[in-house]
Amino acid sequence: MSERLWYLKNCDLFRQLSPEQLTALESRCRVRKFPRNTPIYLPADHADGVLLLAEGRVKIGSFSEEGKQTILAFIEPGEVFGELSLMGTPEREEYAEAVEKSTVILIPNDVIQQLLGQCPSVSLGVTKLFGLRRQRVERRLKYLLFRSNRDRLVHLLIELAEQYGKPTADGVELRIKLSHQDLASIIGSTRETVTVVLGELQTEGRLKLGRRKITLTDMDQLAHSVNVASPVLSRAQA
Amino acid sequence: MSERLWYLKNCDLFRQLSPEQLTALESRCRVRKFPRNTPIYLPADHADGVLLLAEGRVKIGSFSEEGKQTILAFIEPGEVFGELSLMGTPEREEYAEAVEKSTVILIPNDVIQQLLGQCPSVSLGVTKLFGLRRQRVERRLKYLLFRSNRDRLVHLLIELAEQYGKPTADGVELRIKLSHQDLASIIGSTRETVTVVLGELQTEGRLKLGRRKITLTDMDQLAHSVNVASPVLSRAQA
DNA sequence: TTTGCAATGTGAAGCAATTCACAGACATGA
DNA sequence: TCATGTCTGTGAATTGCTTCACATTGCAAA
Repeated sequence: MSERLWYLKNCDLFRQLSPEQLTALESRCRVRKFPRNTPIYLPADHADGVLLLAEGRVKIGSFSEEGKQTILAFIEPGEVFGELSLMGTPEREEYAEAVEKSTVILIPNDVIQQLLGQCPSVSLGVTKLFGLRRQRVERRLKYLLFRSNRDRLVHLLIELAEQYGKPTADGVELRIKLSHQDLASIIGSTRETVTVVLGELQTEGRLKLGRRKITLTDMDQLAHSVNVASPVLSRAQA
Repeated sequence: MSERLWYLKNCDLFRQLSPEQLTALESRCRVRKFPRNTPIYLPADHADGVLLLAEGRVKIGSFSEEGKQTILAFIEPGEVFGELSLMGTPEREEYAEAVEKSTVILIPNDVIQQLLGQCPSVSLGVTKLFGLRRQRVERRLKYLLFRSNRDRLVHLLIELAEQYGKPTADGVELRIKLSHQDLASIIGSTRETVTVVLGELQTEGRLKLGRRKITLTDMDQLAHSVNVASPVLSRAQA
């Protein structure tokens, strides 16, 4: 079985497809590899299809005219991105960049469109995907509207802990390398403020800082301070 | 033909349905009327289905813990709302309120779910809907991240002009009654700042203020000041 | 190792926007 | 008609955050 096929099969969206459909799909896809820190697509690029991340990690972001940038999402293996091309928009509105060495499968527009028409399971899957991402953006919007810079940062740390947290002797270590600038770009703040707030949280004993590394030592207190139930670390990796 | 049927038929989502499907759908729906300024559903209400606005106007919003509120969207006749229940979330996350006397058609969860499975056109329509609303939220997020209070207000006015603007001798009159508080709730600001900025814009000769009424006298300049092409008023009503 | 560059830490100054407090205008129902 | 409540206008005080400027630290490539 081709590598490509395997990745397609392992994607939630296509799980329900028949072997024939899968092979047909596979034959129409292209695979590309991207080194670390290289762009996959840029704003105003031609939106030629939907992308499936096979390996690596991708970040989706957006620039303002003044050059400031925000990170909209991180994509993990098995997840789909660039899905706005399904809306019929001819151009991409954000950029995608490989954070790690990544391999990506491109599913051309006509192929996915056809699949959408034929397979209720795929179309249902896409609807769910859109809905989920929309919920996420809406939540983020609310945080931006209502909460202080500090609250937003704490909330982000908790979210990251849910997704990337690994329990250690000291506490929950975030297994994703993010600079203060990155954190700032996510919560819509500045590098300096993030540095300061993180410093405060450290002196308050809520976390420990390393270079591009954060360990949350008091999740309960952090979660409580932003009125969120302390998350149970569901899929903590070894 | 029943009133209900007529409204269903006139909704984009169901345009492609066969007469039988429509009748089947109609038999399972309920109609409710809401006076002005009454809630249709509230956060944490049981999400029993998707709603279709037949007549009137509805606003979708959200509260923070401290009681601040934001307006997420206005719904016009023929549009669907409360569609997050399609995601399987058992509870509503926002509130919906009738701004005008409104009549609403409730499509129960199981009915719409079944339809989604059977009709590709419906499922495609829902996907488009989700995608569209997500784009809108994302744009708003970017504005909130990157632009000043003033820019956001100007941008909002332009958007409102596109949707509700009516050309008059003085300029483009916004045919929707919004208080300064409402505007503030949309752009994520305070009533006072909105009052001030509107005042400034008036002395600059960009618009004229009335009680709950705004007339844009210099659309071009306004659009230019936020780097947006001046919109052509597509569907200006008499 | 050494060197260079990105990431982090810190303080001072400035500013946009919020908060608070109050006054007048208008509108609508009693 | 009056009266009450919502909507609008305005100023002073405060603040949370940004901006700018620079010092320091540590990783990674040469």
